[in-house]
Amino acid sequence: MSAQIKPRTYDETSKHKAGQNEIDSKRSLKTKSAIENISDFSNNVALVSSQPSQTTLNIPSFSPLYQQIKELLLKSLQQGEWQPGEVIPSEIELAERFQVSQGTVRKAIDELANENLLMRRQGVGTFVATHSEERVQYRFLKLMPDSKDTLTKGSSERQIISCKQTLANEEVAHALGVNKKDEVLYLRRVLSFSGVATILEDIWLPGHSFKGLTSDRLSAYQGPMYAFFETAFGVKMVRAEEKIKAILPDSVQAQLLAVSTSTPVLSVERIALTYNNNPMEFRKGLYLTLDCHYRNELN
Amino acid sequence: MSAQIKPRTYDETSKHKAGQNEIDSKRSLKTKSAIENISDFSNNVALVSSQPSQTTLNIPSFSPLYQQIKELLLKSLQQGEWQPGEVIPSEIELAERFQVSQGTVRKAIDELANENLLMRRQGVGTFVATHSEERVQYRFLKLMPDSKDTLTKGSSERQIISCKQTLANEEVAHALGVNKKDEVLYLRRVLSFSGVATILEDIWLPGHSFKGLTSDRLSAYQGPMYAFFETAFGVKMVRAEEKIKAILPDSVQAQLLAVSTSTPVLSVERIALTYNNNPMEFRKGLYLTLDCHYRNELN
DNA sequence: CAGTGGTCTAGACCACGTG
DNA sequence: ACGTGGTCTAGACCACTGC
Repeated sequence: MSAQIKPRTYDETSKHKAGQNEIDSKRSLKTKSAIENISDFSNNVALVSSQPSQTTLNIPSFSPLYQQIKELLLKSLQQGEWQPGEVIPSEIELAERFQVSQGTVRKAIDELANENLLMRRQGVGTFVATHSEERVQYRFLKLMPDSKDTLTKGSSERQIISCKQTLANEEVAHALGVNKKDEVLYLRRVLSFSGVATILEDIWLPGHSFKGLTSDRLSAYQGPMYAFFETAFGVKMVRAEEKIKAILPDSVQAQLLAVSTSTPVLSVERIALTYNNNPMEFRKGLYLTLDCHYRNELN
Repeated sequence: MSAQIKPRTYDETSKHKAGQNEIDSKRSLKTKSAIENISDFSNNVALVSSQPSQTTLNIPSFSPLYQQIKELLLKSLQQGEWQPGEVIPSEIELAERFQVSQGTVRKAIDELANENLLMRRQGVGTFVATHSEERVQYRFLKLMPDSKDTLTKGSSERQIISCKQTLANEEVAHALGVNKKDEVLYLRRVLSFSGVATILEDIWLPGHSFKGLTSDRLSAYQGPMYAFFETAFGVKMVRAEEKIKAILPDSVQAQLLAVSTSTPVLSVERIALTYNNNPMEFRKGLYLTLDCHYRNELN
């Protein structure tokens, strides 16, 4: 992460334009020479061995071109050059922009597509992933009815119980990577499916990124909450981590889920992250799993 | 799945040897000709449109070469040509064997490596994935201590409560894809970590694939159960699906986990699959989540 | 029909691990 | 020093989509 432009030792094919390379300035000046290669190699070794006491042992001695391209694409995504749902430039255009071959751009995009940051559509183009599309709605919701293969989203209801500004306690601050007593938004809601209250969620959001969030605005928005965050606050959730336990609800929680306090529920703690693994949401969910289950696939 | 050798319309580069291609016999005979291409194309269309009432709508009109290679590699894996932990032939050798370019073999292997069926090791070779390696042990166990980042495997204990042959009931038969009252092996065990009974598992295995499994043989084996299945029965688990609920244990289960019947636990139902999505294990686990949690990553 | 992503090849060279 | 996987390029062509 410290060096964005990393030394590499690949030869040039000499067909490249002589101008400065946006990716790796050293690269454009190489000529085919064993001596240069050797000196180059020792250069790499020196780079690595000059940081012997690093705690992180995964310092790559060099970064492949396509990884550098990937970082640049990532930066463009993060800076909002291309918005969720939009097309990004074609592979050929990007290849020209970065002065690399189409295949190299392709490999960078491949990885971003695998991480669900981009979506390819053959014959059309490559798009920035979004939580707004029907296809990927409820991407982070792994709850399934025991009977069917998907939640009946048609008959789903959302009820906002609470929505207010507050100060981060220790736990929330740690999860969101902010300071204790920093301003955060707190939100409590109940999701019902087919008329059955199934999910109770407490949600904390960093105040600085979600200024102006109100219960009304949230209620007015149809569609997934993460899609709302994208359009209203430019916050794009990229991945999430969950910790699951089995617990008994307290009396308030039980009442909101319309069960007794002796009905076990899933406790699902989630930290949702945007680009650069930046935490932007802390969520504590209670899932009623009488007629449904949390579905997971292990590879 | 019905047609292993699928028609394709790519031209030959004419540098290929004229002999029959192990992959796609039509391919080797192509010459650059618009007419042939057109007839080929209509051929593909005919293939698709001749099966109009198929329920599965994802019938590809053609299969890329690398996908065909992938299927062949998969077949070799399934038939045991290369055993778990062994090296497979180098990319160059495979390219020669299949009469395709190294890049095409590479793409096939890439996908298999992404699915954790193969493991690449730069400078060494490509290996068949195994559950025996330290690196990937407990690959399917997502339970983590609340405090640390990994289970302390050193202080883990396994206690086999029961191990006997029985007949599949409805539920087990459905999960394993066998007939009701078919012979199955039933196994109950408790896993303890740092002296705390944490996991209680009921396991069912299809009788025909696990003949000769005994409590003694299982106890004698050090290491993960799935590694034992590999070496003792040639059954390689490739992926698994889990359904998670929160429940209260019955009195027997509670006693085995040394908790009361009012302590909620995670119910984790798992179907483990070998090649071709063939179910080879049905497992009902109870996880005590007082000091640990089920960890999941959402992408 | 034009433009996009997808496949395939051939060849050159690099990084890495092992002997 | 050798062989393996990993990167990069250039070019040809195919499949798909939308105008």
